[in-house]
Amino acid sequence: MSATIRDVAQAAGVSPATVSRVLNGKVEVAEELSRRVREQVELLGYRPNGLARSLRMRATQVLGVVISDVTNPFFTSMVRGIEDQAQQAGYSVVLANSDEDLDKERRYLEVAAAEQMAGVVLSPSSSRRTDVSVLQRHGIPVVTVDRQLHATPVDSILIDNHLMARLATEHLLAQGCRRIAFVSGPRATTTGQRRLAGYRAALRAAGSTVDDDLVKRANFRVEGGYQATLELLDRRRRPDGLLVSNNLMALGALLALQEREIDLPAELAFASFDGISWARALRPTLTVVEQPTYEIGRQAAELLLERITSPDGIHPRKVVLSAELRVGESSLRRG
Amino acid sequence: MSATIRDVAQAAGVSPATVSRVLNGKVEVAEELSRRVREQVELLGYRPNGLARSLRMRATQVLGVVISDVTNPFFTSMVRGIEDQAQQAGYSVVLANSDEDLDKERRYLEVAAAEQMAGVVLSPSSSRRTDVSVLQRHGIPVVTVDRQLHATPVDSILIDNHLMARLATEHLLAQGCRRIAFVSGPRATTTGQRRLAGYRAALRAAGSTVDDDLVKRANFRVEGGYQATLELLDRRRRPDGLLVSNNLMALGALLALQEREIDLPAELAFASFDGISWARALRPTLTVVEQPTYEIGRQAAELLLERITSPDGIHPRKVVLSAELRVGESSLRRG
DNA sequence: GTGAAAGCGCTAACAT
DNA sequence: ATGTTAGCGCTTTCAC
Repeated sequence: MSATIRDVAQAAGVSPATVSRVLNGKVEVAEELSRRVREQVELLGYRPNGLARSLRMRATQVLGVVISDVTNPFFTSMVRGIEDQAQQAGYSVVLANSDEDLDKERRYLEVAAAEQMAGVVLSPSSSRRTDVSVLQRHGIPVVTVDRQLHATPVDSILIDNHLMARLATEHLLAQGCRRIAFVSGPRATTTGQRRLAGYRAALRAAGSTVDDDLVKRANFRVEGGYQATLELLDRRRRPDGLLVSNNLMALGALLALQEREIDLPAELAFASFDGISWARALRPTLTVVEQPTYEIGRQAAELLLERITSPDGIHPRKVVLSAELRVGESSLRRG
Repeated sequence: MSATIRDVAQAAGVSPATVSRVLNGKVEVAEELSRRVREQVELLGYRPNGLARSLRMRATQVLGVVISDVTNPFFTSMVRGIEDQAQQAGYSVVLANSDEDLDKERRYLEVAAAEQMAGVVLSPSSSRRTDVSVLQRHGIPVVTVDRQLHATPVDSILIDNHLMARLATEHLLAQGCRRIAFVSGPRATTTGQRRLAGYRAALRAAGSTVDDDLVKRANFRVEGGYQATLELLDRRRRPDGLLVSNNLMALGALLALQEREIDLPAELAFASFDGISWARALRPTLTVVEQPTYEIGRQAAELLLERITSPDGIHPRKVVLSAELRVGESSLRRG
């Protein structure tokens, strides 16, 4: 069908080995031969067969990305960062959806191992029960993003979730909120854990009592945020502040607030983690903890590629990027 | 590292070919040998090397899915359908984002060809300018979903966009709307074209004049729908009905309507194509043209797998699935 | 610096 | 029905 390395070699009057050397540029090849090879590559439209290459090299040029929700802009923006960095290094990127489901996650990690992917970027469904040993047995490096693994030491890129939750809560307190409710993520994720802890820390530090009736857990999805918020609003004494721990749940929360016709920020000051690009269109503008999602992805890929090219087990790195509390109208009380 | 087919063969006391035959089940193998082979496969934890298999078979077990927006639930639900069907047949699925960008799309189609993917599900960015010849040259079958290609005859799965747009428009007319605005998709896509045509046909059939001032084109994204709707609302005479031709733009439209404090359905009757799962939470409930997205994906994969296994060029099929106009409160005028 | 040859793990054609 | 053999397209020793 299409041209192989032999065809190019023959046409250029050299051996396949030489063509390979020219194309991979690791070894010096005489100027003249090199020129002839490139000429024929162009002429024949030769494209190396990645499969054969990978079979021989015992590793593909593919990075796997296993995330919990492809429909979440937070993750897709991250994926862009990964893609860009990977492409530069000649790798391609394959996406898989774990749906916060340990079974699905395990299956995809097995696929990654079976397909001999060069590395995996993972946003683990559970800090304790996600199992990356399949990959480690095959010598496939892993980097976690957004979340961490408890027992297993692997590279990770994330923000200081505890700090940012504390800052957001402190901001709401400073706006005069006395009863700040919190919509938390799944208990199993480190983001769920750390953000809740940060919220509590801020309340304690301010001398407020931490009222567990004001905390609801949900699943990081729109419906979850919607339900949780409705329940919080129906508490005997209504909260006057609300912090939501991800973007999709924040959207759900806004729907619930709208349904109950609650005025932001007058009746309730609102803040959440992670923006959504089009949310800028909303009025009031939203107060959000903004993560450098693209950069998280880019650095994850960078770290992963480093591990791939030099697997000499350096100590696992944990990279903490800085996030930003962007204050909008939804939490700002005049006066 | 991990066990190969030779290891299994040796352990079971048979030849590699026999192991292959047992595993692929195309040829009869004696009960006894088959048992021994399976036993050793289990024991050694043998996993076939897909790379080697693909290299030998001259085709991977991977389907490519090239869509314009991974963040759109419409497409992701479709991808689920594709994945489920593909997995049943032992294929895995790789996603790529074309962003409605012809260049990106072309690059991904080239990747699909270079990686020798078994087939491609494509939602073409442009009915005329999208070029699938790269795939055809490599004998890789293509199925388009949601949209069609003009010149190139390939299989396609979609709904009757003209009909559904007409029905939705007729519904708005029946609710007493006299000035129905339309937010259309990109001119280059068949969905953009057909839905607009259906809208116009309904107006003409009702004896209404078609006022091009009431039609805005946008890019199928939230921002686009938001901008387009704002402009439509600022027309000298405000529309009293609005049909939006996809889900994300509908979300943008709703934001715009909210910003202008327009009451649905009293001041304006609202309908759109494609639901969003969490939109059920919205009040008023929305009137939508609901597509069988999962089924579109499933059938696309089914058709593709058929082409892959028997490439004897039967005439390209066009499968038209039925959609449904689900009437909600957003367009229902009492009395 | 370059070519010949071996082999990555698998399947298919050919023998038996 | 099963085994032997060759080869998919590439990289990489090993000679020269």
